Amino acid sequence: MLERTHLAIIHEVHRLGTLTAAARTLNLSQSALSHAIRRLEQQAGTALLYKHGRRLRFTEAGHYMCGVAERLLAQFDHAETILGAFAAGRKGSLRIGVECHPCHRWLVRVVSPFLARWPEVDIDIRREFQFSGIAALTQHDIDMLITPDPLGAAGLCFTPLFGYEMVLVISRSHPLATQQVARPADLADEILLSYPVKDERLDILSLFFTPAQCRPRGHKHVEDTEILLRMVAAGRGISAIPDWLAAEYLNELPLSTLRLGEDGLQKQLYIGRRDKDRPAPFIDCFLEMAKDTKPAPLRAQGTGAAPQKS
Amino acid sequence: MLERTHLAIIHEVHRLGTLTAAARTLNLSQSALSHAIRRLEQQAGTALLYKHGRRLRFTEAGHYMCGVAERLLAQFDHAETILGAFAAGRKGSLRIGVECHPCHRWLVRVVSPFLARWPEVDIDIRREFQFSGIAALTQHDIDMLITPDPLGAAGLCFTPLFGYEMVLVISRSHPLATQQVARPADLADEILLSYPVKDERLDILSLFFTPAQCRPRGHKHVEDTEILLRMVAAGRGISAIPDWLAAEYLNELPLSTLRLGEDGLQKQLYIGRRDKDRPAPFIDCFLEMAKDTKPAPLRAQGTGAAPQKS
DNA sequence: ATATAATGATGAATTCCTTTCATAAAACCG
DNA sequence: CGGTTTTATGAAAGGAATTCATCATTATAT
Repeated sequence: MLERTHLAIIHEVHRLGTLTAAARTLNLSQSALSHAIRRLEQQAGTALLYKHGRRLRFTEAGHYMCGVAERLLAQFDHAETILGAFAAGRKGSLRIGVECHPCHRWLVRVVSPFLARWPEVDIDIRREFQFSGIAALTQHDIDMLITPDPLGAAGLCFTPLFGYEMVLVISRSHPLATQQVARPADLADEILLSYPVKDERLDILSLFFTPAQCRPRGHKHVEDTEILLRMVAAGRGISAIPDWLAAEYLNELPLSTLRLGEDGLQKQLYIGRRDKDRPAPFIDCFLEMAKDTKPAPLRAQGTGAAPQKS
Repeated sequence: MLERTHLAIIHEVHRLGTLTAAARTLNLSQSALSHAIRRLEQQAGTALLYKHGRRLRFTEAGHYMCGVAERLLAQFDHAETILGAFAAGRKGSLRIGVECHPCHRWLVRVVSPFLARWPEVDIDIRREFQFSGIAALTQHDIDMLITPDPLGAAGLCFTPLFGYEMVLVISRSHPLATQQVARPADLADEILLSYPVKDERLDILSLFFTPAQCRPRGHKHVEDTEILLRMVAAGRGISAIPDWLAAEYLNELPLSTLRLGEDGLQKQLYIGRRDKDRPAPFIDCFLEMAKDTKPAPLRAQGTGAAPQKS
C-alpha cells in the first residue's frame, strides 16, 4: 500500500537526484530507500525508477508519482501544521489567495489588525495559481479567495466586499485630460499598460474595448503599480485601475482619471470560501474585518471621473 | 508522523461510528485502532476523539482530520488506480520522433486510430532533434523513431515498415518531362528544392548527385510539401520525394515524375526503438498499426517512374 | 434493579515489517 | 587500470504495530 514514506522517498530522490543524498536528508540508510522503493514497485507492478549510469531516472509512472508526492506531501505538512495549531490552543492557518493585482495595499490594511488580534493564526497570501484561484480554493490549496470575478463553483460561497469603479488613468497633459468620459474610439491610438494578466481577465479589454470592436494600438505588461502609474504620468501609455487606487496617486503624480464609457466600468470585489468548511472563528473574524475595511477614502481633488464616485 | 493508516482509521471510525466496526472493515483488531489513535493523539498533542456514552465523538481537531482524511484518501486511491493503469500498460505516453519530413500524412493515418484505441496514452510527435534522432532515442528523449536511415547504435532495434522509391518531380512542361529516367548531368542546371535538412541527409545529393561528382545549380529549402510541389509545378525548381507522396499530388498539380538513375533510388522506412525498454503493450500495438498502415495507394496515372513502382 | 451485551482502554507479549549491516556490482573519472 | 561513487541485495537486528487477555463503562433487556 502506498504510504507517506514512499512519497517522501520519491520526492527526495527526485529533488536530490540520488538515493544516497535522499537517504541523508531522510535520516535513513541508502539501503532502506532502495528496499522501500523495490517493495513499492513490486506491489504496484510497475517500475518507478531505473538506473541510468550510476544515477536513477524516473519512468513515466515514476514521474507521475513525483507529482502525486509533491501534492500529497504538501497536504500532509499542512494538516500537521493545523493539527499543531489545534494542539497549541489556537485554530490554524489562513491561506488567502488574491486574484486582484492592485488589492495588495487594501489587503495589508485588513491583515495587519487581524494578525494583531489573532497572533497564533498564520496568514499566507498567494497570488500565483496553477490553474485558477477558484480551483485553488476548491482543492484546499487556499482557504479564502479575494477576487472581482466570483465564478460559481459547487461548494463555494462569495461575500461582496465593496463596489468600485475602474477608471482610465492618463497623463494630465494628455489631450483627453479635459474630458470626463473616455470612449473606446478615443483610445484606439494609445498604448495600454496593464498588470501581467491574461487578456480575458482584463476588464478594460473584455468590457470596454472588445464590445466596441476596437483595440488599443499596443499593450504592455507592467508588474508594479507605482512604475505603471509613473509610465502613465510620463505619457508613455494609459491604464485602467480601481478608482480608489487612482485616488491614492492623484496627489503624487500628474495624472487624470476619466470614466470608461457613459456609465463607468463598475466592479465589485468578493471574498470566497468553501461553504462547508468547519466554522473556525478566526475565519469568520477575517471576513468581518475585510467587510469593514473599505478602500482608502477618496480625496475629491483629482480631475475626471473619480470624484463623482457614488 | 501522520500516516495513511491514521487517516484510514479516522475515516472508517467516522463512517461507522465505532472502533469495533472500523476494526472489522480494516481487518485489524479494535485494540490496534485504539492504540494507533492514542499514539497519533500523543504525537499531535491534541485529542481527536472522546468518549460519549460508549461511542466516540470527534473533537474540533478530529473533525478537521476527518476532512483531511477524506480528501487525502481519495487522492491515494486515485493515485493507486493510475499506477495500476501504468502497470497494466494502459496509460503512458509515446514520444515519436520523425526523421522523414514527408511522412507526416502517413503518420496521421497511424496515430488517429491508435489514439482511439488507447485513450489514456498521450502521443507527442517531435521533428527537431538537438543532435540526431538516433541520439534522441538512445537518451530517452523520444520512445520511437521513424527514419529511413537506421544507423546502428547499441541498444536500438529497427523494424522495416515499407519500401518506397524516391522519385524526381518536375513541372509537366519541363523539357525532361517526356523522359522516364533522369541522370545527374541532366539536372546540373536546375534549382533543387528540398526540406530544410542537412545536405548529408538528402538522399538525392548523397546517393544521386555526389557519386556522379555533380551538383544542381542551386539549392533552396522549403518547409511545406504543398508549397514545395507548387513551386516545382510552376517550374521554379525540381525536387525528390517518395513515390507515394508524389502519387497523391499528380492529379492536383501539373507534375511529372522521373526515376532517379537506371535503378531508381530505393529506400525503406524503419521504426526504431530501444530494445530493452519494458515492453509496454501500447508500444507494441503502435508498431503493429504502423506496419499495417501502408502509404496511400498509388493511382497509376502520373507519368514517368512512379507507376512502375514495385 | 440486575444481568447481559456492547464498546473502548490498557499493559504485556508477539509478530511482522522496516531498517541496518556488510558486501557485490556497475559506472564514472582521472 | 585503480579509486570513488552509487545502487542492489541477502541476512540479521531492531522496533513499531498488532494481538491477546482483561478491565471499565454504558446501554439494553428482563
